[in-house]
This record gives sequence, C-alpha cells and structure tokens, in this order.
Amino acid sequence: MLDPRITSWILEFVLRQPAEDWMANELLFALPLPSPLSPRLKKILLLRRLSSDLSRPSLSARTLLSLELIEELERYAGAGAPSNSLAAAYAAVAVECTTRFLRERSDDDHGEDFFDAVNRIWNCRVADLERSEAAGLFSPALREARREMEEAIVNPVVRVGLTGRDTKKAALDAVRVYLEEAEKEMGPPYLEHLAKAVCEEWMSSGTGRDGSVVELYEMLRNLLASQGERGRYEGLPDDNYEDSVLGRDKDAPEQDNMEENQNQMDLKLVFSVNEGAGKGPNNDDDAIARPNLMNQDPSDLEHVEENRERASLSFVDKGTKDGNPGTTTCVGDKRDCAGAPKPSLMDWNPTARTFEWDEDSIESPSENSPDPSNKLHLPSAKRREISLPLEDNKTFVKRRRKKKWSSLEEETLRKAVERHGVGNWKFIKSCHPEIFKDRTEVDLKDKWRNMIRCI
DNA sequence: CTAGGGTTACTG
DNA sequence: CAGTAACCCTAG
Repeated sequence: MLDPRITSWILEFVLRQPAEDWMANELLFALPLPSPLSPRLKKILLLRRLSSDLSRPSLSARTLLSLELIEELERYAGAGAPSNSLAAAYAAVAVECTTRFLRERSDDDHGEDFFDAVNRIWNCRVADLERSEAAGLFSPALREARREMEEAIVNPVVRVGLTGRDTKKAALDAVRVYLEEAEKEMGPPYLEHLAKAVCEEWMSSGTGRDGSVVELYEMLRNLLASQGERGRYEGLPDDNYEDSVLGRDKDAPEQDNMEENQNQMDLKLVFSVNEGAGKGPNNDDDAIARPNLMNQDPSDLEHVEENRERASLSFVDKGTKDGNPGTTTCVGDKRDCAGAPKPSLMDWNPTARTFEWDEDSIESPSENSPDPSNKLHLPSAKRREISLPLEDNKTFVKRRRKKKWSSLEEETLRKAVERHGVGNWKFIKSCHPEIFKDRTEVDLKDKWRNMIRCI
C-alpha cells in the first residue's frame, strides 16, 4: 500500500504535466490519498480544472466556481487580497459566461437566456460575492462589467456592442495569465523538488558513494524520514514551500491558530460554497451546484475520498447543460451558511398558499437580523408553513398584509412590460428581484390589470 | 406559469 | 357602503 503522502506527490506531479485528463482521473481514483486533502493538492486540482477548461476551451460557471474556490482556499490560508490576475480572470469569465448567450442566440430566443444569465450571474452571484468575505474578487473591473451588463438589459445598443466583443478570447487570455502566474508562484512539483534535493546531496556527498540504486533508495528514505520527524505530513521540503503555493505572506505575523486552521480546515469548509444548493431537477451548472462527482463540480473534491469508488471526478465536461440558463438560482451569503442548505429564489414558491405572515417580522423585518446585508433577496423568512388539515386551514390562512405599490414598482413594471411584453410576469420579476422582492408574479399580473384599467 | 374570476381590506 | 387596489384561488 502506497503512503498517501507519496501518492499526493505523484498526483501533484501528474496533474501538473500535460497529461490527458482521463489519466489524471484514473490516478485520482486509483491512488490512496490523504484525507483531508492538503490545501496544496486542492489548489492543484482546481488549477488543473482551469487548465482543462482552457484546453477544451470552454469557460462556464464551473470555471467561475473554481476561481471562487481558489480565492477561498487562499483566504483560509491567510493570504491577503486575491492577486490582480485572479480577480481579472474572474471578471473576464463572468462577462464571457453572460455574453455568450448573446452570441449563441437561437431564432426563438428573444434574449431571455441573456437576461437570465445577467440575473443569475450579476444580480445574484456577483452581488453575493460583493457582500461576502470573498469581496476581494469584486474588482473595479467586475464592478464596471456589472454596470455594463445592467445597462445591456435595457439598452439594445449595449447588447449589440457586447455581441461584437470577443469576450471569450479575453476570458481565456485572463485565465491563462492567472494560471501562468499561479504555476510560477507554486514552484516545481514536489517530486521534482525532491529529485533535485537528492541530486544535490548526491553531488555534494563526494567519495564513499557507490552510485547504486540501493544507495539512492536509502537517501530518499532518509529524506522522507526527516520530513516525518518534523511532523510535516505533506512532506514538504521546508516551511516556505506550501506558503509560497498558497500565497501566504511569509513576513506577515503568523496567527496563533493558523497552523491549526491549516490542518483542521477540511474540505467541507473549503468547498462548502456549494453545499446544499442546486437540489432541484432544473439545477444546472450556472446555478451553484451541490457537490456531485458526476457533475464534476470542483467542490466534489470534498468527497473524493469517499466517493472515488462509485463516481468519477472528471476534468472533462461530460455534457452537463453547460450554458443552459435553467433555474434562476440566487444563493445567499454562502460563507454564513456553510453546510446548510442555501435558499434560492426558487426555494420560495410565491404561489404557495398554505402560509401565513409572521406579523412581527412584517412590522420590523430587520429587527431580528443584526446584519441585513447577509440576508437573502427574498423574504422567505417572513413566512411559515401551516400543515393543518384542509378543513381547518381556512381558519388560519391569512392574507398577506396589503401593501400599496410604490411609484418605483409601478414604473419598473410599466417599463418591463414595454420591454418584455404582457404575460412574462415571472421573467419580469426575475429581472428586478430587489424591486419586486415583496411581490409575486401574480401580483405583477394583477397590478398590470389594475394599471391598464385606469387608462 | 398565466389568465381571469373571486375575495378581502381599505378609503372616502 | 360602493369603489378600488391588493391579494387569493384554480383551470388550463
């Protein structure tokens, strides 16, 4: 049985070679790996995924997720703000993931896929990012891109401009730049490092060596033993090795618990951004997906150890609905609810009827939430389910408190109907999740009915 | 999901 | 109490 420590090095070495993805996958499955994986190996796996996306070339929401996870990994490792190249790659990929729907429009698509993508990526994902601890990824470029996407929703000229721009090349280039920088920062694979160390010792040992394989083996064993004595399970040659990989500032004062965090931060924490989300059948990869090896989600790294035997963590997209807008999912602050199912726009069925309002929360919706910025877009917490027998239900089911439509809501609805036509209530609501956060699609429809009655 | 009829709450 | 806006119910 191979030492998991050694298999980590082998895997690292292979992942960083231009080997075929299938081979990397085979090894990932076949080798006994330490659990939890080291941060270094996690990052290498994520970088490999990016590299695979580049070579296909296919940038998708999973590319975005890989970048987010790398940022999170580095942040947990105590690194400072994400590098410019990481933030630039994130912004460029986010733009590409949106604008490709303009390029790939079919005849019967009137731009809905693009609008969905803007909502999904910019109104939800990037908005969540801005509020989260990962705000370091929220670069000025990303802010500007968001402004442009919002403009594109209402301005056809901007959409035409976006369609003509080669955002795919820009994103591929940005990811390539980041990958090169990350590779450089990471240094050579540890096996190479080890081989070099052995060679150097060999060269400097002078006489008394017979040059046999047995002797080489002895040297290697001594080197490994010395690593073991130092308690460095990952067997890294020196303390700076992993620091350099994760972008840790070696000169920065070491936090007392940093080492502990490093060791205890298991994959559940690192890759928790996906956990619990995307459970519905309409889930697609643009929605943040639940860990699922079959979907080759980067977060699946968490479950590599236990799932290797029954599923394949592939670097190759095997044909998920990449790019299909699917469900409009909006996650909350994923850092605040790690491990818990994440609410989404779809979690609240606005047409559900067996609910009643929590009067207190209506009166003071934010009183019980010290930090409203961490809250989700929709007031799902204001409702609670009633599960009484049908005959008793009508006694308890209350109507929502009447709330007069504001002029902003009215104006937004008017413009949205002009733009998207009558009858697309759900879509209109999804285009303005904040403005219509207290309204259902039916409310929009009813309001429009009232508005045209007045004319 | 939407349309359209029904119900409720509010206002003058 | 009538008119109206907001909200609910349900067939298709």
